[in-house]
Amino acid sequence: MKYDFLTIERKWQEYWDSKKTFRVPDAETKQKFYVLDMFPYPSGAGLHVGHPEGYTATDILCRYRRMKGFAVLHPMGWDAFGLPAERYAMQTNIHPSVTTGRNVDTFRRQIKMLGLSYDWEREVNTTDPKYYKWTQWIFLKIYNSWFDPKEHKARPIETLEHELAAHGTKNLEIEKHFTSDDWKNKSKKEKHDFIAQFRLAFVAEIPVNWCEALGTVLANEEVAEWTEKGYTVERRPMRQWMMRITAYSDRLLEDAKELDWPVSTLEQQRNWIGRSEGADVEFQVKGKAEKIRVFTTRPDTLFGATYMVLAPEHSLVDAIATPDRVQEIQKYRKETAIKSDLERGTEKEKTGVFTGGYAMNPTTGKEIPIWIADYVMMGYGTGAIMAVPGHDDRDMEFAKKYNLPIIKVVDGGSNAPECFVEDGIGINSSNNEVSLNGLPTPEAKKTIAAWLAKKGIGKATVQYKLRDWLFSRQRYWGEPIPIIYLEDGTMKAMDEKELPLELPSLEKFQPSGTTESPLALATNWINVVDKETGLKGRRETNTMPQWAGSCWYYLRFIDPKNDSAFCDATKEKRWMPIDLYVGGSEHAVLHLMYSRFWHKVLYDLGYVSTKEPFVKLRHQGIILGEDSRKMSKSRGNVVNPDDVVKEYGADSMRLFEMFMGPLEEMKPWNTRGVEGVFRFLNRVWRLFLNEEGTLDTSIQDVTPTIEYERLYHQTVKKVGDDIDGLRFNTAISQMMIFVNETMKLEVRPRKLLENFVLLLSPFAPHLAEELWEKLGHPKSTAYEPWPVYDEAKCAESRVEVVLQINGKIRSKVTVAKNTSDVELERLALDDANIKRYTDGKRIIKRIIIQNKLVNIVIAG
RNA sequence: GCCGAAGUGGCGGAACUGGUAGACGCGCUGGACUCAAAAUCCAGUUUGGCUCAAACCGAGUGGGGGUUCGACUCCCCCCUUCGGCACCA
Repeated sequence: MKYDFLTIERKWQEYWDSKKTFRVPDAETKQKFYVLDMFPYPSGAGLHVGHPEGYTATDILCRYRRMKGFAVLHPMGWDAFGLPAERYAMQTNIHPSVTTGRNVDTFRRQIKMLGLSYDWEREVNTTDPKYYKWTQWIFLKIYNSWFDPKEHKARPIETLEHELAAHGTKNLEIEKHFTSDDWKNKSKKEKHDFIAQFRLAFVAEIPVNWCEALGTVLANEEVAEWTEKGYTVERRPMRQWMMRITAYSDRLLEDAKELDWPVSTLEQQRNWIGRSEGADVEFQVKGKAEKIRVFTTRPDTLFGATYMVLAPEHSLVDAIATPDRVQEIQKYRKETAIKSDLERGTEKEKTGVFTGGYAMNPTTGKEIPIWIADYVMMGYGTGAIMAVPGHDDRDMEFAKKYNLPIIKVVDGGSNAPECFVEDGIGINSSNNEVSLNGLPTPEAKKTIAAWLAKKGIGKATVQYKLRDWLFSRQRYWGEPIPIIYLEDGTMKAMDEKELPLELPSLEKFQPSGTTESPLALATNWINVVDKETGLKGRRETNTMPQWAGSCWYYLRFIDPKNDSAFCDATKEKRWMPIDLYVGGSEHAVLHLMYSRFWHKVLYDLGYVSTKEPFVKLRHQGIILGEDSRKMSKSRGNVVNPDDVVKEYGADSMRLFEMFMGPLEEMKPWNTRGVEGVFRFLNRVWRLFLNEEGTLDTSIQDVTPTIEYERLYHQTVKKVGDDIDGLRFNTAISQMMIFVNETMKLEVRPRKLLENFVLLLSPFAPHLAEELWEKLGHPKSTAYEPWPVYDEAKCAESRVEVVLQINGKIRSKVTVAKNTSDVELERLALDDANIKRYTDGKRIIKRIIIQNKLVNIVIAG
């Protein structure tokens, strides 16, 4: 009988489904193991061959761990909010929930077709109001929290109110302080506005990336993706929701050290956070009250600051500019405003305009000109710099172009380049109060920082590149933000009990025509009256970005049907943290940073028990087309999993994707390779079953030979170890070796072959279940104990020992294992080939490694 | 430019803590079975020399140098590919 994979696979998928084989109860005494796949966005195109790679890998591990006696949590769901469904709705007026539902059905069918062992009772969908109720709930928790710098964690906003009522702003790091009495005398609106600036979710007027064609703003990190697709993105100031992820900069950095993640991903996150140590310094503007604050990583070069540069958008520009310069400044500002950050970056030559104003270098008291230039960014540091052209490449370039003075204040030795940016020895840096001359850079930094602090014009600080997270989108198809703007100018968060705030259904899915989302057109939904105060209010029309739902879905899987909490605390403790998280490296900084941030807020507020959600992370590599190029429709090299499964079966598909090479590597698809593993599965089939489809007579209860038993134990060991190490390719080769050897036998020991079926079952579960049944076992392989190997029986009894002359192999001998050094040496020296080299030569040295080699070093 | 990862047969890839490079699979070559083909099975397959063959000898893990009895593995320099960042003061 032929290996009829279509029938077999359908049969076992139905079996697993109807018996709920992979359902995992929460209360169990077994050790827990939580393995998570990044859940997909269910696009209209269906699954591509890239998806099953990671899913198969985790599936093999999960099936293996179940057999090893673990309680395995392995869920799947849908990250289903997103722009494509909304754009489709604009064209067709079909509600996004309809298309989303269709796409989810396709994805679910395709995933089930691969025999992946998910617990389908835990399926979640981010667009389900029962799910996004809790996304909104977490939003409110974040909104109703502030970051307490003393405790270095998020705390409920009431604690800030209590603090202000008790101590005023005494313990807060802000510019303008007030007392507790001042606080009590403030109006509702004043209090509201003051508190608002401390919330972890807040509204700010900031320059954003507005995309007219999409009708929405984009996060900085999303811009590249859309400009690559040909969309135009411009900078414009807008009121937007932000999340204060910057408060967590150093904790995100610090806690990353404990994570078992790919180094490149950790590195990317580190760069993204971009911590740099330096100092803030204040420069007095000549003849004005204004002071300019700058951040510098090289405060030791302060004596060499010969001019200053403000970002064109800097708020002090108008105050500093002299009347004769105003026109030119306006022109320059206009020019830079239309440039995107990207264009500003690719500009070859630096440009700038003198403001007419001067500042004092605090160390020398000298007047230095203040310029504006777009090589200084408003978004980093203070948006202003002190320019030290002697020791900064950019400042040097600018100074040369505009003939600004250059002073050397760090000695870099005789070979130092014209612009020396490294650490060196301070020179030309002294005044009546402080001298950096002769000091190595690190000491000079400390000395000047102390001086700045004493003078009250600066202090050592730390800056981060990380910016706050732009959290709102002008879209319909996202979670509504549960905030109401009241007519008294205050904002009111909805009560938790009122959640979910569901999306209204729209007649037409059209852009609002303004910068608001299409929700602005749902007048009935938008206008509300506050029950508490009777004030009229208007709902927030922005929705959350797609990242919101995926920030916490791993928690919902733990308790997906809970109506009274996002996740039961006991269950959370049972399953968290995630033991293995597998997904694409394209999420290295976005999803993986945002969800760590949310997790830490939830941790601070006491809702989760671990600091980090994902202890171990791995990325699956990209699967390229057969031509070794990226798969794309236009290249016509896309491989569809449906076709592969139809032709070779899901087991072959799974096996091939794992056999291609290391999980994390990028590798090309190869249809011949699928045929190769398909042949292997056919061999396995024929190993067990004859033409009639009954058990082959060669399988008998016999004692295996020592050699065959050894191979068996080696195979059990290697397959298990390799699954744990996610080295599926080598596990498969070992099984192939085992099968090749077994094929040679005329009589095949039944017990060992039965166990082999179990070894194969995580990889090719359908085939394994079928064979297991034919072998007379009524129960599924899913919870059969994993075969145990005997270490002693893995060891070879005879080993080949290499005989070398000066490190080159000249002969080999096969000896009993653990043959003594003395005996090995004797064998080597007696060996005919070795003798040819040693005859008449002086032996200088003998190196003997037991069970490995003898190396004889001879003179000449 | 900076940061990170990686370079092994015709191809995908193996190789434990420095100890037999090329496991396993694909492809290819030859053979068996067949009227024939497919499927299957057997043998061979890094490369060069000598050879009917074996034995033997030489070269070989991107390139160059080094450490070592011995290097795909460790160190230095360079090249290439991929990924990320991009005036971050």
